[in-house]
Amino acid sequence: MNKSKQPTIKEIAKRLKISTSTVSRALNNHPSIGLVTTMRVKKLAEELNYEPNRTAIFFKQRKTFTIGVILPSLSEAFFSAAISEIENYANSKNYTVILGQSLDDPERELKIINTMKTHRVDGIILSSAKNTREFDYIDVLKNAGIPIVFFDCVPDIPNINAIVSNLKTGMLQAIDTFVSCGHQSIAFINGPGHLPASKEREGAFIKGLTNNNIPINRDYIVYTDLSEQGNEDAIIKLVNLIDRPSAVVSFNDYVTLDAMNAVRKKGLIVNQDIYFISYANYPIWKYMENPPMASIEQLPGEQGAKASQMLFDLIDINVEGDSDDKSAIQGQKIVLESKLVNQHL
Amino acid sequence: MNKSKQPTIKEIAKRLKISTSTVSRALNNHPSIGLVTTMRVKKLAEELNYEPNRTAIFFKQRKTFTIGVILPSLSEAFFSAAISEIENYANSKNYTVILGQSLDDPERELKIINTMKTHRVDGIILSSAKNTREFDYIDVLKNAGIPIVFFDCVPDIPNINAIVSNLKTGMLQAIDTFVSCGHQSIAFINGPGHLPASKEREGAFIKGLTNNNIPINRDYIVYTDLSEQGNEDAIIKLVNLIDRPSAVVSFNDYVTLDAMNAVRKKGLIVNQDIYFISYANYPIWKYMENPPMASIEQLPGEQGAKASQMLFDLIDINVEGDSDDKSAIQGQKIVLESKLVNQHL
DNA sequence: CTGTTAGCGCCTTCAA
DNA sequence: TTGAAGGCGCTAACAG
Repeated sequence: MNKSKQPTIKEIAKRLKISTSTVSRALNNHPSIGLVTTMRVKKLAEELNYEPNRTAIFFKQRKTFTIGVILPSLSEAFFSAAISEIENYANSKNYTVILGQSLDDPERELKIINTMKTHRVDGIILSSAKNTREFDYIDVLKNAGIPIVFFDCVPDIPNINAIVSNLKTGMLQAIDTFVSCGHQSIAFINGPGHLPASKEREGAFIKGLTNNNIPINRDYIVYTDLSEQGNEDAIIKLVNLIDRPSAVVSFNDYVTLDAMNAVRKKGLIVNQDIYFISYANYPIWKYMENPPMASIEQLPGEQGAKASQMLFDLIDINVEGDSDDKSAIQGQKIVLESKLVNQHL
Repeated sequence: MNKSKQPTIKEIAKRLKISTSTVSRALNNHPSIGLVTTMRVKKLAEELNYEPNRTAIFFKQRKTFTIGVILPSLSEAFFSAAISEIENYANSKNYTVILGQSLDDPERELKIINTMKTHRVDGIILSSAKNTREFDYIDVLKNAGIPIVFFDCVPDIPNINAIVSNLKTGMLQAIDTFVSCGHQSIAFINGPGHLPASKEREGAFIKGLTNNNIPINRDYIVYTDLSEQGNEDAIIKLVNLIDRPSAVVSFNDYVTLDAMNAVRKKGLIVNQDIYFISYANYPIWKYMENPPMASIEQLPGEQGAKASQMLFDLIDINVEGDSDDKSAIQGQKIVLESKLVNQHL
């Protein structure tokens, strides 16, 4: 009933009239301890319901067996899928995950990073807020010896560890799909221009059109800040063009959702007057009466798993090689392919 | 560059030729320390980039300033909303949140609880897996001095701390709404019979019909195990009845999604041949061309906030009153109202 | 106002 | 194969 009666190694030692070091060693299966003593210790530990005090171990080992994961938002399906895999991986290594939502606010993001730093996490996985521009924390963390792995939204900075998805393949497939369905006026709602992910998408978009001998029409490329209003404004701009496009690739499925709503309000019919393809392959599509023609799967689960794997490699190196051979793995980037998934239209 | 050079309180003491306790006190703004020394200490700490070693503090204080949150799934909008608020609340108290997804698997749930226990979290907020039947861990945690607050899915056990939502009000409103739109054959897709939440809903359903002088038709109450298949089977059973109901209340929005898909496959038209109302007020409805007529808002954010508040009250009591006055607050239940939200049909 | 001392629970040399 | 002793970084009596 009383919480203070948690048995310790000392208690066991006293009862068994042996030293604490012997108990410690027995509990950790140290080879130099006699089988009998080991058994006796373990038996009593069992009876007493002994559990090692992790906080003491953390302290002693200078490790917390905890990793931090910072994401813009848990409610986006992409991120909840990613974190599930991260959690799985971490648990399999007997690590715990602590969580932070930046809500795409750079200040909040920084605050979370600092909290995690003071909590001495052993490593961090981060999908940056969309409009973070300052990345000084990277050096701070490096100095603190905390490895960090980026994924999804990765800053354009040399020598960082990251998992990124190849946005190009998906875009090219999207355009080919549109073209093969007879579309020639294809537009693109891109995200904020400063994001590497936006640049990559835009390059691929242009490439895709060129591949299909479609001239580039600058009016067909619009931008959104990813807010609901921004998304609506973007699609409205396209819809109001004299030569309204018949097909739209958009930055991601959330943009598409808002765009579809706006389009309907204008009296147009989705999948008849105008067609969509976007990134993320949002699971809700299967419940929509008029989903996009296709969606580009970005494999959040795999990204999460790979990111975890990379992070644990870095953590292990940190522990073993106390030297600088950690630089060996520093600045690694893994690229995952994206691929188009057709919806059942 | 080297991680081992983290300055400690000792280092500061040595440089300033004062004792470590003075440094410690100065850093913690202890009133009995001279202003000058305090300033000198703080200045040097700043210069040295000193940061307290939390693991040492955790160890010393026998607290981790960490709470555990266990949820069936992060991808459900209800839970991601709840956890956002929990996180906010915890952060405002300088606590960190560690996270676990049970995926509605009782074994996994138990494993997470144990991990959190060995990690010595200061408290736990738990929305139980739908089919957990063993609650022995409640006593285990109590013995370990770890308070626990349930929310959303709360076991039917006396003397537990919980936040629950009043499912009755919402159900009565739902039925009144249906009736006032002319519906007389109203059916109900309930969740697993063993859940308290199912019993409460069913009681209210019957009450609602009675209030409106509608006779109870047992065929109009069906059950699902909440799997996609179960959801489909349930609605199909209703749709195949000779006197097919024109209105359906369902356990939650996810059930409704599957039901709508199944109904459409049968050639029926939602919001014309058959109408829906369900629990949860899933944010995606605003993007659907045919959302349910209404949805019962369960205020996940508020539930999360209240749960956090209750948990921190328990934690504080644990710390201050080392005696049993914790029983004073033991077994508290807070009920939040649910209310119907009409969709823009 | 400040220093001394002791100890949280565990692990790990070093010595026997 | 075992014990004794020391220390991780910090806080908190108890003394001055």
